[in-house]
Amino acid sequence: MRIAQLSAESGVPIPTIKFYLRERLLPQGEQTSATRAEYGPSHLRRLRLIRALLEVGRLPVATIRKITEAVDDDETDVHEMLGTAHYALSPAPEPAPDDEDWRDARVMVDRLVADLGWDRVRHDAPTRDELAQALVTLRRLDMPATRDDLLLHARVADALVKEHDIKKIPFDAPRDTAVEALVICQVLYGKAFDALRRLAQESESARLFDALPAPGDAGKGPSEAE
Amino acid sequence: MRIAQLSAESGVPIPTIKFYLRERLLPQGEQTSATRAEYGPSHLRRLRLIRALLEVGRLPVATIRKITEAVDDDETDVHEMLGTAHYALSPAPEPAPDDEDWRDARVMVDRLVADLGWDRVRHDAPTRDELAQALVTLRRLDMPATRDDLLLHARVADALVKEHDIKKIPFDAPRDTAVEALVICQVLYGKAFDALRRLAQESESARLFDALPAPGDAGKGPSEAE
DNA sequence: CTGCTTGGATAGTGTCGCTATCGATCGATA
DNA sequence: TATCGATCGATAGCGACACTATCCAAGCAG
Repeated sequence: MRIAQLSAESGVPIPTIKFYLRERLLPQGEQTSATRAEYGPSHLRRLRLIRALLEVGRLPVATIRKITEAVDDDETDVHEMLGTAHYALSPAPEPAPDDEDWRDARVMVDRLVADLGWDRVRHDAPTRDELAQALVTLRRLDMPATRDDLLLHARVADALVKEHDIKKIPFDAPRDTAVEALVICQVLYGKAFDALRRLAQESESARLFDALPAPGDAGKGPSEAE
Repeated sequence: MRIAQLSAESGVPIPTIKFYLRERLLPQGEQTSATRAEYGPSHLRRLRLIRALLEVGRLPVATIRKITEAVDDDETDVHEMLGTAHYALSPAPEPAPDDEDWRDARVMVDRLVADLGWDRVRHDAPTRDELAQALVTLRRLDMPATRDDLLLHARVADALVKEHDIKKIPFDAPRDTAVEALVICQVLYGKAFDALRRLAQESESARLFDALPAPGDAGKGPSEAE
């Protein structure tokens, strides 16, 4: 397959494909001459993955490169590759650990991780800081997350991973298949869950709001005549 | 409070605060003279909200403006304001409904929403399209979401909203308090959940991977037997 | 031979979230 | 009163990022 066909089948413009090649998101095709290269189905597949992570996942190109580099490098063993993928998915918040609120939040996170038995999570995983950042922010907004709030969310996340993600990830498959599935689970199901939560919240909040005793009664009441 | 103090207490540089004022994210302070304006605690609060949505939520300024405009406009009733907030939180995927996969996905989404009894969700809610986009993308990556996958996620989202979000949102509070709580629940707990899911996945996938037949045997992969 | 495509390289574009600078105006202080 | 510095408002610039446009030499196909 030549670049024109790759572009046609993926819907990605040729200049953009060239850009991905330059950025090493997409491996080079097999050169058949100085001005020809042949691309295969794996390129098409990779291209679709890139677009999914960019458009749906909104991941920066640099993040995608970290993942694809680990996948394309045969030196990296599968275990390490999965770790790289996990860490690349953390948006890496700017480090500001010199703050008391921050350290408190980290302690809370570490305790939670330990209590849930997530003992394979490295202590320096950036994801911990990411969660801590969310907790600090909630505090500053006067809506601190209680331990129960956190536990509820954590148990739900744990259940979702065990009942869904783990079943979708083929650990015994070729390296690229496994890591792709992992990333897809994280990013696409993450987005899907986000959307579902918004839908549920829209439905519930509308229902609850309608059930309120009419506020003020001065004419602005909810849902009288609309 | 003058702008310098607002800056000091929030940690946001003065030029950035001016930028937010220009962009109407932050309401003007009370002008006391041509070159003086007085800011109150509500400004500090708003500023913290803006930073939370920008830094943690990664929301674009335009989205935040939609929300703050609805909050600051007294003409908007609370019901409408909550709706505005919900819809603003959808990243608004580019419209491409002229595709068969797309329509199939929308049908699947609509059926799901109906089956779960989320009957207050408007039929033209952008969130539906957002979810549909994720489904289309999963299909194209050869990992189509089954109806059971979707149901699992949806029920979990529903539970989380009913057991958590709804309890955190004070529907009878002043307009700004209510919408802030709603947005914070969506965005910050959304991020927190994301992080928790990654933590759970890291722990689980490491555990499962270790449990595989030793990969050392013959070169590159666990899983000799196939 | 001709015309089109390709690969490779370089430079430009549009968007976004700030950031820098300027001039006029005022308030507080010397 | 004179002066210094903070503030407002406006305009322009910056840096990152994801492309996009253009050019050129080298092929290959009719």
